[in-house]
Amino acid sequence: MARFDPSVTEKKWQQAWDKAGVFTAKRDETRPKYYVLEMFPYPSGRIHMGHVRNYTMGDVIARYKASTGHNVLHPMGWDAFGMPAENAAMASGGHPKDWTYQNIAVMREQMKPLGLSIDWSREFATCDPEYYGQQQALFLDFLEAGLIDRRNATVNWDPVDMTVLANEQVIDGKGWRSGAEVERRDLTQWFFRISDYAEELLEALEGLDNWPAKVRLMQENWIGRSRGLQFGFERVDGGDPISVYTTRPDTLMGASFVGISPDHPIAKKLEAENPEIADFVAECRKGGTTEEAIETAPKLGMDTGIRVKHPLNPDWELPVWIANFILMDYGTGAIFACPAHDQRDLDFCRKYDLPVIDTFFALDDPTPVEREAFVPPKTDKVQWVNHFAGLDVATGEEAIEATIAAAEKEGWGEGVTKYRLRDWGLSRQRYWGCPIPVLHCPSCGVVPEKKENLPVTLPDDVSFDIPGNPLDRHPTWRDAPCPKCGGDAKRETDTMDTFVDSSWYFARFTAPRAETPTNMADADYWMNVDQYIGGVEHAILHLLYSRFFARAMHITGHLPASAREPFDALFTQGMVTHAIYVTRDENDRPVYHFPEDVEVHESGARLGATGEAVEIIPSAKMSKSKNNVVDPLNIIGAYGADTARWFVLSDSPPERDVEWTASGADAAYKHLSRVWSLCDRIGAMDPDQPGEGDDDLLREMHKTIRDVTNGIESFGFNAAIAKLYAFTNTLARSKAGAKAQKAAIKTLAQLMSPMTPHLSEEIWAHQGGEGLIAQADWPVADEAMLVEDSVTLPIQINGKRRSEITVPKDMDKVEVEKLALTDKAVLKALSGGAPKKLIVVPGRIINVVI
RNA sequence: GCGGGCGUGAUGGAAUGGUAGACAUAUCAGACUUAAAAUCUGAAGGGGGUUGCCCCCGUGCGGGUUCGAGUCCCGCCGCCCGCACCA
Repeated sequence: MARFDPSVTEKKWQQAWDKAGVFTAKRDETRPKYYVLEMFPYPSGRIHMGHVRNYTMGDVIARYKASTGHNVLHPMGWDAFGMPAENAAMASGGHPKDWTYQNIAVMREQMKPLGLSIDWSREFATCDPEYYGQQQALFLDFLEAGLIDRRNATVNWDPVDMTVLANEQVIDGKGWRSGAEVERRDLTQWFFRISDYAEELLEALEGLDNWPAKVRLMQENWIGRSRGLQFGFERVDGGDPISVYTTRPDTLMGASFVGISPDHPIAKKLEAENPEIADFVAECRKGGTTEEAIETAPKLGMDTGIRVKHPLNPDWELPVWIANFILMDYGTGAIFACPAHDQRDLDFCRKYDLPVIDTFFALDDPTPVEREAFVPPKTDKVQWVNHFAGLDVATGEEAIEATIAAAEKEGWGEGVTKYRLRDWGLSRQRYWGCPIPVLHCPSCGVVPEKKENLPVTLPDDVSFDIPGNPLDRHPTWRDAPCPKCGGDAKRETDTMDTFVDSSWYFARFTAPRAETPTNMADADYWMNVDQYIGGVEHAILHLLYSRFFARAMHITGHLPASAREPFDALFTQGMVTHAIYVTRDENDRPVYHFPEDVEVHESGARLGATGEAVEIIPSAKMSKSKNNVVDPLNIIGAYGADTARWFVLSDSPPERDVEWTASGADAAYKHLSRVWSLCDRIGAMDPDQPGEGDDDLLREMHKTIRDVTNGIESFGFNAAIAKLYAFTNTLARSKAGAKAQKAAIKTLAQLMSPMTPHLSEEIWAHQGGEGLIAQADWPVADEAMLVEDSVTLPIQINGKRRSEITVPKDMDKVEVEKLALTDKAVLKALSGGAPKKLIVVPGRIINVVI
C-alpha cells in the first residue's frame, strides 16, 4: 500500500502548480474575475497560527472560485513599515531595513510550504522605495486636490526622553522607557481631510450588503453623526460669547454650569494670566492622549470666575468651569452641563457642589434626581417641567426638535449636524516610515517635492542609540534645494502613519510594477476586491481609511469611480489567542517570552534556559509585542501543510476567536491518512466489481456536494468539514460497487481540495483524474439525487418532542394532521379529549397543543 | 468611561424561530495482538423511575413574546475587541 507521506507529495504538487503557472493572474476580459485578498501581514519574523488560519481561509475561497470558472487574483505582500523594526534596532542594534527584509525572507519561506494559491509574482513590501515612492506621488496629488491639511494636533510627550510616544508606549500614563509622567503637547501635523467625507462614508455603508452588520454599525457609531443645537452664552464681563454645541438642548433649563476644555482658547488665555489656572490646566494635560485615558481619568474641574447669562433668562447667571473631560476635538470644545440627565455631569456637580435642576420626570415618578441621573431613551414620553417651548408630555426627540425650532425662530441658536469623526493625522516623528515629500523653505514656506524627484528615499546611515527621530538629527539628509526657488531648504522629517501604507496596497496589487500608483486598465478589470478577509480588530480604522483612500484615489484619477467602495464583501475572522508568558525586569517592567522558550509543568511555568518562574496571563490576542505566537512550522514539519490547513479550518467557526491547542493536529493527520488509505483500497478494487447500495452512496455524495458547496460559500468551513468527515465515514462503511466508490472518492478529493490541495491532487492522480485537480471543474450536485421520497416529522406535545412519524414527502397537510392524531403518544396525551390547537409545519414539525 | 461582539456536554463546537448537543477531541468498553501502538466496533448532557420503555431538568443569570426560544425582546453577570501614534 502506498504510504501517506506529505513531506514528499506536498513539495511535488507545489512544483507541479508552479510549473503549470496555475496561480499567476493575467487579465482576461473573456472570463469573470475574482479578487480575493487577506489582510497582508506585518513581517514580525515568523508566521503564527493566525496567519495560517487567515491565509488558509482566503485560499479555500480562491481555489473554490478558480474551480467555478473565475479568473482569480490572490496576491500577497508585506505591511513592512512600523515601530517594531525601530524597537529591534534600539534593543539589539542593527538596521530596521535589514531586520525587516530578513524577516520577510524568513516568513516567505515559512508561508510557501503551506501550498497557498498565491500569485507570488505580484509580491511587494510597503518599505520598497518602488512602493512608497508611488505613495508619495499619491500624497502630492491629494495635496494638490485639497485633500490634505496642516495644523496642530495633540501628541504624547515624554519630558525625560524628549520624544513623542505612541499610545502603545504610554503605560499607565507613563513613558515605557523613561517611566516619566506623560504630557499632552501640541505639534504641527499633516492631516487627511477625511471628515469632509463623513456624510458620504456614512451613507455608503448602506450599500455594503456583504459586510458584517456589526462592522457597519461600528463604523456608523465611529463617524457618529449627531443633530444638535449650537448657540452662544453671553459673557457677563462682555467678552466674546462662548459657543457651545449640545445634542440635548431640551435640557437647557436644567443647565448648572458651562464647561470648557483645558485646551479651549479661553482656558489658554487664562493659563497665561493666572498661575493657579496654569497649574490646573497642566494637571489636566497629564496622561496619554487616548480617549480611553481621558474618559476614565478622575473628573477634575476649576471655576474660572467667568460668568455667562442663560440665553432664556438674562437674569440667570451660570459659572464657567474648566473640566478635564471636555474634548477640544469634538463640537466647540465647550458644553453646558445638565446634571439631572447626564451621569457624568451629575457626578461632577455633586463633587463641586453645583446645583442640580430636574427638567423632566418619568410619567409615573416625579422623584427629583439625587445620585443617579434620570436618562430615559429619547423615544420615551416624559413629563416636562416648565419647558420654554410649551411642552407638557413629550418624548426627548420631540423636545429636542421643538427646542431647535424655537431657538432658530427666536434667533439665539441654530440646529447643526456634527460628526464625531476627526481628520486623520498622518505625521509620525519616526524613521521607519514613508517620508512625507515636502520641504520647508525659508522664503517659500511649505513646498511639495517635484514628482520627478520621487521617491524621497530614507537614508541608510542612521543610528537608534538615542531616543527620537534619526531623520531629525541626520547631518545631511534634510538638506535639499527648494523645488520652487532653488534656495536652501529643509526636508520634512516626519514620516507617514503606517495606516497610509495599508490604505491602498489592494489597488497596487492590480498593477504592482506600474510606474504610476495604479494602471487604470488593470484597476478597472481587477477592482474591486470581491472578498476581503481579516481580523475584526481592523473593523474601524483600517477599513475606514481604505474607504476614504479609494475615494481620494478616484478624485485624483488613480481609481475608477466603481472602486470608490473598494471591498465588495468583507469577512472578519476571529483572532487566534494564546496564553502570554511574562517575567519582570529589574524595573518591574514586563518581559515577554515565546511559548517555545517556556516549559509548562503542572507546578507552574519556567523559562527553559534559566529556570526563572514565568507568570501566565491567560489567552490574549496573539501579538508580536507580547511574543505569544505559536510556530506552525512544527506542525507542518511533523504532519504536512494539509494537516495544518485542515486543522485550523475544522477547529472553530471562522468568525470566532480560537485558542491555539496542539491536541487536534494529530487527529487531523489521522483523518487525512484514513482518506488516503480509503483511496488506496478503492484504487485496488476490480473496476467491474458490483456491490450493494450504490444509489445510497451516490445520494449521500450529492448531498455532500450540496452541503460542502454551501458551507464554503457561506464561510461555514468547520461545518463543511464536518460533512466531509461524515461522508468519509459513509464511504468507509459502504459496500457499493467499484464504479460508485470510485466516483465517491474522486468527488471527496475535489470537495476537500480547497482545504487539502496536496492530498487531493495525490488522490486525483491515483484515481486517474485528468490534469490537475486545481484546474478541474467543481462538482455539481444532481438535484434529482437530492429529492427524498419520505420525510420524518417530529411530533411535539405542548412544545416538547414526544414522538415522530414518517410520511410521504408531499402528503397533504390535512392528511398529516389526521395521521398525527392517531400517534400512540398523542392518543395517550389526549386521553380521549380533543387538542386545543394543532400546528403542522409541512416538512418540518407537528405540534399538538393540549 | 464610550462603541461593538461573544457565552451551548469534560473540550472545540452543530442547530433557515421547529427533534439541542451534528462532526470531532478527550474518556470508557469491546475486537484484533504474546503485548503495546496503530486500526476497527460501540457507549456516553445531568438526574430519576415501574429500564425492550417512560418522566423531570438542561444552551451564563432573571424576566418576557410565541403553539414552540440556544436563536427574538428587556434587565443583569462574565469574557473579548476597538477607542484615532500597535499593526
